[in-house]
Amino acid sequence: MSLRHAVLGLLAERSASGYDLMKLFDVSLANVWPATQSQLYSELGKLADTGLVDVSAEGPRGRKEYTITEAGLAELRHWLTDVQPTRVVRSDMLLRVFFLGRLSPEQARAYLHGQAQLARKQLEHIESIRAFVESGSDDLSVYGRLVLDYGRRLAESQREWAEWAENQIG
Amino acid sequence: MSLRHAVLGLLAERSASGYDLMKLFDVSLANVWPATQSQLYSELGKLADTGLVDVSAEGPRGRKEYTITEAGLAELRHWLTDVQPTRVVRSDMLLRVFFLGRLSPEQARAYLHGQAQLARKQLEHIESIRAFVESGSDDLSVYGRLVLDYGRRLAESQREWAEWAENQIG
DNA sequence: ATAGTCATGTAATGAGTTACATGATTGC
DNA sequence: GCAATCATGTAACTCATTACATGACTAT
Repeated sequence: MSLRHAVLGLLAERSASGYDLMKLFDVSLANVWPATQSQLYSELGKLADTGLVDVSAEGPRGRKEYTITEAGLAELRHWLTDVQPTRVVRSDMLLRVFFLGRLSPEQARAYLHGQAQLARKQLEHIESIRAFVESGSDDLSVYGRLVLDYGRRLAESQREWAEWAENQIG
Repeated sequence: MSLRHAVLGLLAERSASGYDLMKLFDVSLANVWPATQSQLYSELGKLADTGLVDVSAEGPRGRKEYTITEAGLAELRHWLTDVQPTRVVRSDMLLRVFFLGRLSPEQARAYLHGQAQLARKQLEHIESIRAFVESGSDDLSVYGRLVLDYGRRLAESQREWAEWAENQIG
């Protein structure tokens, strides 16, 4: 049920339409909590039904601007402070590792080599957007940079692991 | 569609019933690909329908032992070598970080402090099962240890990050 | 005019969770 | 006899993905 809170979190910064939120998602939350357009719209509908957001304005082309309500803010705060994060790590990359014994050692090494390379690419990418996001002093940017740094560290240790693991096979 | 391959991967080691697989899951794959009992049973049904596994024996209490077929092995190998892992990282722990600006600095620091502590607990836990899994020379154990080491590194960099991030707030 | 962007929605399907239901067999 | 474990399944629901459908406005 985290999409709901992702939406509330963004609307807490500023009011927005579904369309606006979609674009915001793509440049911020998408890396930690992907969502599709249809999910967003239906979630907004549900949030409005339960009174956590209001339609605060209607614009051209049927545009609806949503604003978070007091109840919505309370729910967001509750989620932030009282609800324990549930770390469900689902990784088909690691799942494959369990079964590398089905392949030849060369193939297994190739797989891990590929993962190391992917991690390097990921690192490059993160470094490249880093400069881009260096400015921005609003909350979302400030804390977004913490998240970005998590990503950097993750990619780095993934690279190290894959390189190490490749050498473990033989 | 990875649950399917998780099941195929386990059945490639040895034939087993749904019940057996469930227990195997809990001690091996559960950390990278959790699954519930009902998911497992229905997946086994679908796999049997599509001929990727066979019911090779029936035992007491309606027990059905499943065995992977040639087609199943081919599908597993195909998935291992030709299908790119899709890294969908969904983390409500990181999602919360984006919105820490909604809280007081003290609360935000407390959140990150809690995450650091959790990572330490996780590390301890991993170290404790490490000794336990040190033996075992079958493929699943050998490669399972690679996965375990990934978990160790992950927990470690998570701890470092959380400690760092805590100090970034102020 | 027409291409591009703004803007919202529905339908179908698959994946995952929780809870319930049922009963056989084994070991003490 | 009884508790524990073995063993399979169904139902209801939520969450997520993909594809489709529709149309208004804006800038050139």
